[in-house]
Amino acid sequence: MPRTTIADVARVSGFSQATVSRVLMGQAKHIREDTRQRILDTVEALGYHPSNAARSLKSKRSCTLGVVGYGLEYYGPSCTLSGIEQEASRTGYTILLHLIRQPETNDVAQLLQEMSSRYVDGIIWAVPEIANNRAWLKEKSFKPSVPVVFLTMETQPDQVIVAVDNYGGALLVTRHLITQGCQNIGLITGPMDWWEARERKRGWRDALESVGMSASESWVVEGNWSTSSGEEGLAILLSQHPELDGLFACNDRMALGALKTARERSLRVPEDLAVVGFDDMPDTTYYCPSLSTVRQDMIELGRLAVRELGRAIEEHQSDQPLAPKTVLLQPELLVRESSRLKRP
Amino acid sequence: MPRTTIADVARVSGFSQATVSRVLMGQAKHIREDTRQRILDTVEALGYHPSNAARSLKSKRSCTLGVVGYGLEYYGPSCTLSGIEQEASRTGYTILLHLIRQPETNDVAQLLQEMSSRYVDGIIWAVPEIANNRAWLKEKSFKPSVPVVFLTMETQPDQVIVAVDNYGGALLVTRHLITQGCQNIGLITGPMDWWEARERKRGWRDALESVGMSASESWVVEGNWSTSSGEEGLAILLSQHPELDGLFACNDRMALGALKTARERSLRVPEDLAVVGFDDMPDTTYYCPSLSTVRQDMIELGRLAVRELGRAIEEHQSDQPLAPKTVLLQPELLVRESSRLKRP
DNA sequence: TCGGTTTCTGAAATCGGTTTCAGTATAGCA
DNA sequence: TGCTATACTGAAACCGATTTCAGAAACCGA
Repeated sequence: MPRTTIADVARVSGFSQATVSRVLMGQAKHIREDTRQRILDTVEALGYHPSNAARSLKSKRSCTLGVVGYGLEYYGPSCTLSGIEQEASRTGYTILLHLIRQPETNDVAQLLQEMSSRYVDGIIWAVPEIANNRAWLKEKSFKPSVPVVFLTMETQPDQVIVAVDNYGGALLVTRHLITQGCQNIGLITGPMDWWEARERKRGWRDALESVGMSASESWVVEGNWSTSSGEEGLAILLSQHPELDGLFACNDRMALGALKTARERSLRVPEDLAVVGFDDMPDTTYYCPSLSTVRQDMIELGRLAVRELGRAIEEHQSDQPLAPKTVLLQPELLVRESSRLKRP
Repeated sequence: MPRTTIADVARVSGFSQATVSRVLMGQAKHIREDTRQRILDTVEALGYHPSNAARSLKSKRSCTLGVVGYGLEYYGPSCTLSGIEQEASRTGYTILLHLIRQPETNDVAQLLQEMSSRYVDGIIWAVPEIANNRAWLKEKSFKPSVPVVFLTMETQPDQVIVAVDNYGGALLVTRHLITQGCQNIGLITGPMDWWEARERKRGWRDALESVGMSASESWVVEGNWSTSSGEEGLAILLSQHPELDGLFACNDRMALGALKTARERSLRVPEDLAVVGFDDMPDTTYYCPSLSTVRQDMIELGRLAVRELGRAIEEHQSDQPLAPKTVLLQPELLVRESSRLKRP
């Protein structure tokens, strides 16, 4: 059974395809009201809905956003995607999803091609910036035909970027630990080839140095975001600095690992060692003790990205050049048992 | 700058559009090898890649799968989506993603319409079965034009369904608790309008009754999957049955909440109370104590769904009727500290 | 050499919309 | 009443592919 087409609507309603199309396109300048009604009624009666393929073929628009994602098994990226979809569907876009398994895809060209062959109106690049997996950005061959918004990447002079202020978050954490009276504050970072990890480390260092405290490398252990690396990280720090009394673990999972090490060594948290994480994963209030952390609104991050992309698409369609921009989302410190030493 | 079309390739290579198309479609029956090469070279040289819109317009296929998802902020659904995308892209499909905010959408018709207007080749319905949010399945108006695979739903005589064997998993848990010597085994369920929750409860009851133990309602508290409902759930159970010595919390989050209540009441886990969860969320080994649970391979679940859908699509395209089928994925019990009473 | 296959290729129709351009009806005005 | 401006509407071209149908070339046995 063939689908109902605009031609059917035209025939049944007694008007031409052109008129039907004009009614459906909304911006109907010269359509008499009763004509409009008759056509809408016919559309309703026939249960007609237009073919997107035909529509984008002619109009070169598809009301589709391409999303390139990574690490969906983790909490942050899932929330971001959820936010992206939310805002996209609110504004009439549908999501074409492509996940990559390794952050350093070299098939960027092919990916962009695939997306452009489907006439996506814009692309959101939601892959963390790791090592030089953005090398292709500098290549002259990188000229996507549609606007691209990057998530979570270092400011670039000619790109649209939306990210959480990791540096600011780390400042909050470290200053908080200082305020609580910690004298010797260690750091378990993420992998240093991650931009986010470097930002958080920078925040830790700057906060310490700005009050004249030491931020030397012997107080730093590089983890890999995993719980076990947090567990081992704290062990290493303690062996180097038994006097450690404050710890900033750069994500909640590593903080959870550190809590385990502390428990095994009978270190009281927060009395002997105050611990703060980063991310505000679900249920961190139920850890023992409940975990202080930094909340980043990843859903809002996704929404923001779509909003920026929408703006860029409109500009693109009116042939304006892409206006580069970096939007930083401010995170929020959540103080819980694991770092509360003073009464407020 | 207009995109390069098949006409360009034809002109440059000196052959006709038809020939170029045949070469690109692969199943080129009657093409001389040197012709094929010349055309492929031209394609390469021009950087041509076909327009999906035009292609699907004519062929009524899009190499796109529609995915309707829910609750992406949670671990299970994210993994499933990841698995779906993995298998889809491996087999040449792209994902059109649509998330819904409430499981009981009544816009099913509109959703299907939207998907069909984009010529998806098949649909994966990855929304949990809650209350009667499948009522539309029985309506005569539900006749999608493409195959649909449902995730996580009760067996239906005329649908393709892929799900985890929740009943079997619950059997594993409860038998394990019995084997460990627990005499009084309580249950914190998920919301009873969830199919998965009912299945897990059924497993608990059957396991107990099959060995002649009591499975009355006074040993059951209905939670809502949240950590706090697990926390309160255990408190209620203990007030009714201080002799409680075994607990099956129907997901890991509620188990985590229960661990907190146990801690606050100085109940030793597992000595005084053995606890088992369900889901195998990340880092449950780091809870105190580490949590016994049931692992369900949600990534594989997603992959399976795509494979089944692929099969259904092929059958659909050769005009065969949809062969109903239910695939159950077997979960696996993971015994950790929270329920280990005997030495193995 | 000739008729009949078989192999290869191209012209043109088609998919289902949007948009241009031109034509007709109506209104407005002198 | 006549003439122009404006409001509607329709015929047809177009988007970029696939596919049918038929024609040309090459090959074959008689």
